[in-house]
Amino acid sequence: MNATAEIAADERATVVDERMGITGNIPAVKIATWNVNSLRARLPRVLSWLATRSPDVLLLQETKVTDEEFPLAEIEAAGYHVARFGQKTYNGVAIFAKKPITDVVKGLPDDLPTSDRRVIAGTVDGVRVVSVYVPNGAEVGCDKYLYKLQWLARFIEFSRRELALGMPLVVAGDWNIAPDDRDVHDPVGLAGSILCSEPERLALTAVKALGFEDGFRKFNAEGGVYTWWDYRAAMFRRGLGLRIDHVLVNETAAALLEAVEVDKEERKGEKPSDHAPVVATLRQP
DNA sequence: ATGGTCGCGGAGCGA
Repeated sequence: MNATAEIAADERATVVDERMGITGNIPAVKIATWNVNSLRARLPRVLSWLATRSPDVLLLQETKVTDEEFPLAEIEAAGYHVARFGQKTYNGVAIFAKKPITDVVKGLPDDLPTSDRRVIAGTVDGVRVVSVYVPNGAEVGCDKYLYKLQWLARFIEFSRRELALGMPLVVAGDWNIAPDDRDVHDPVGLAGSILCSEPERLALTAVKALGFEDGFRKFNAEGGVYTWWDYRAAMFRRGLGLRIDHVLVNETAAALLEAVEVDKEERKGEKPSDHAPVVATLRQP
């Protein structure tokens, strides 16, 4: 950006501020998604991240904690409302928000009481948000892989219902799918393998076709930006990751979207999650 | 990626 563009943006901000009768910056909403790989193991880092980045909404995956064992007091003390849908040991999703969370929906329409807890939706300040943890699938062709594809087919019906609410909609989480070769450190070596296979990519495309856009790709065309790096084999240090955490936005939310960024710094240091947070910035609806 | 690590729960599974 050159100096002229910066001045122009400043002038626009001033005009809008005067019209709205406020001073300071144009109100923006930060909505983040983060697979924390156990909320209890990650609690110090999550609290620190909330304090420094101050997102309006954080959508979490792999909390790995029951609703009873959830560290509710710590999150509320940090200034956040909580909606949670967890289970023992595996999976688990949650929403943290500075403003109240209403109209909460847990799970998919045809889930059983014993189903994996992988989806939670809620409304925060006029924006509908969904935290989603898509099954990993383990290996192409195995039972877990078939379960992943079936689960994504069921997620279509859930997404239709959410879109039908007619609100700005952000569906974000760990999709366990790298949409195309730009999202893979070794597209040739990993071609057709788990997280990259064509049926998985087509399943994600089918969800998007309902009326979503990949928020990151709205602003960034380049490859080599990743959100997950395997703990094994020093993959992060070697820069070998995949972009599998995505912020999908419907048309209304896309019109408000200003940026989507990966907080790669959060993958560094002591006891990181294997996923980095992804942060979307929207104008206030 | 030859394999390599985490988290949970207390061995082996899931990622």
